[in-house]
Formats: sequence, C-alpha cells, structure tokens
Amino acid sequence: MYVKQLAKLMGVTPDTVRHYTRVGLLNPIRSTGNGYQEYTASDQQRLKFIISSRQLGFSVKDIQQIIGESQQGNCPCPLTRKLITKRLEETEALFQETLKLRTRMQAALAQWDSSADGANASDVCSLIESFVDPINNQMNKEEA
Amino acid sequence: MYVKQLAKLMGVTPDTVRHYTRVGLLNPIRSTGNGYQEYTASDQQRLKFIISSRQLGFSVKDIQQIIGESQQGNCPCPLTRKLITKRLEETEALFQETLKLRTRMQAALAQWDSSADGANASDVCSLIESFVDPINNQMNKEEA
DNA sequence: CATAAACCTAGGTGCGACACATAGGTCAAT
DNA sequence: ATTGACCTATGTGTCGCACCTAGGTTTATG
Repeated sequence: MYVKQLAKLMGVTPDTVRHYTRVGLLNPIRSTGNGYQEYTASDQQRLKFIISSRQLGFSVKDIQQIIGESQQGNCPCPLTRKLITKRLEETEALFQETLKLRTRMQAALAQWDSSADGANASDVCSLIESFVDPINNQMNKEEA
Repeated sequence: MYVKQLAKLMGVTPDTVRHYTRVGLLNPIRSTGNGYQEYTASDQQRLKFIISSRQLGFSVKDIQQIIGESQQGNCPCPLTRKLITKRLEETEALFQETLKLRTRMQAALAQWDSSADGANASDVCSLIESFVDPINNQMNKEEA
C-alpha cells in the first residue's frame, strides 16, 4: 500500500505519514522498480500505535524512545509510565495557564465592551494600556 | 539605558528585548561611538505595552498590527477588540482540548497503575496498545 | 599597561510536529 | 502523446524566543 492509501485509511495526511517515515518510526519497503514506498500491515499497526500515543500526549521523541526500548528487548512499560507522568504534569501546568489566560482575556473583553476607544500621542491603545486585571490585581492584596 | 538594564527593569531577558528590537517593536537609538543600543523612556513604555499585550494573549504580529494602526493615525481599539475576540476563541479551543487531554492522560495512568507490564513481538507497549479511553469510548454510544 | 570580567553587537541556529512548496519521476487511461 | 493523479527527496515556514558564535567595548584591577 502506498502513502496516500495508508494515510486515508488511518485518518491522517500523507505528509504526516512521510514525516513519521523520515524520523524512522515507519519502515516501508522500497518497491522494486519505481522507488515507491510500500507500507505493510506492520507499518499500519505501527501507525495506529503512533496515533494512539500522540493522542495520549506523548511526543514523537517519546514514541521513538518507547519503541527503541521495546526493540532492545526490554519491556517499555516502566518507561511509558515515567514518560506519561512527566507529560501529565506538563499538561496540568498548561491547563492552569490556559485557564488563567482565558479568564484574563474574558475580563479584558468584558471591560472593553463597555469602554470607549481612545489613544493619544504617548499611548498606543488605551484599552490595553488601561486594562485592569481583577484577578492579578486584587488591590495588591495585603500590601496596603 | 542599555539592553540588560531595560530587561532587568521590566522583568524580561535581554534576548527578549533584542527580539522585539529585531522585529521593529522597539526602536533604540544607536549610541555615538561604540554602537550600543540606547533604550529611551519611550522604549520602556513601549516594552511595557508589549508585555501587557502578550499577557492578554496577543501574538507579536498582533502587536505589530495594533501599533501600525496607531502609527497610521487610526484608533487601534476596534482592531484590538477584533483580535482579542479571535484569540479568545482560540484560547477557548485550546482550553477544551487541554482539558480533554488531561482527562485522557489521567484515565490512562490510573488504568496503567493497576495493570501489569507486558509486550510481545507484534506489540510495542501493551499499556498503550490496550488502553481503553472511557471518555472517547462510551460503548460506542448509540451505535449498538 | 596588560588583562580579565562584564557588558555590548550582528547574525545564525534550534525547538516541535507537521504543512507546504519545489522539481521531478511513474503510471493508467484516453 | 498527453493528461491527471499519484509518487519521490529535500528544503522551507510556522512561533517566540533561547542559545551560540565570533567579535568589539568598557571598566576595574594588579
């Protein structure tokens, strides 16, 4: 099976399949004669594994490591647990940051909807310049 | 004031200041003689604006646009509102995706903590291979 | 005065996971 | 023979910086 067919079958783009091939995650066979890449059932199974792993938050390098561990005859599961623990921490951090960003943006937009336009020579945009963040600016807390 | 001093004053790295200078957001004056970049009070104010904008989720290109609009004599506030609306939508989408990813990861880790290691010739990692996502796999919903 | 420490410059590269473009070869049908 | 749809390898662009290279400047010190 050629690249486009495999891609369509697995719900990714041909470029994605080529990308994984470039980095060594897929190992198609060179077709005799025309030089086309022939993807086997093994590649299909591997691609399914890659897609599952990506959906679980593993990076491409993580997947390379996991597969490498497996190919060296070691059980990759301990490594897998370690990696996902790390990735989960990162995702948790990203989640919290995104949540805070969203709150800031919503607060800004709400404030701006009810405020007039305006700028002068020294300012660029009065909306941004005068934005007061009710979250990060709680009367400077206990400082007063 | 030179790059390091401005950076320290505003709580960013000298590289960040240089980056904004490279893309034209800051316009320091060339010092006579030694070629050093001299940042003025105007640059300091501008940098403050940039940092605020970044914290509100604007991209560097957004900021370039907003400043450009202002420099052409137009009020940048309508553009600002339009841009933040778009960025807020993106942030909302990222937030939802991150939330779902976190849930998947937590589910996987919980399942893996109580399951044995194992892999064979055709598998890479049985944990990933046999992971069942309780969120995305709700008995295939109504299909049965 | 020589030297070292600490600052500065411009320009280039690296990150991550692809998407997209370039220039060309192959194959099947018309 | 030509067209269209496929394929190849390789390179570049994305984003916001961080980091590195190779060098010049300034200041303090022995």
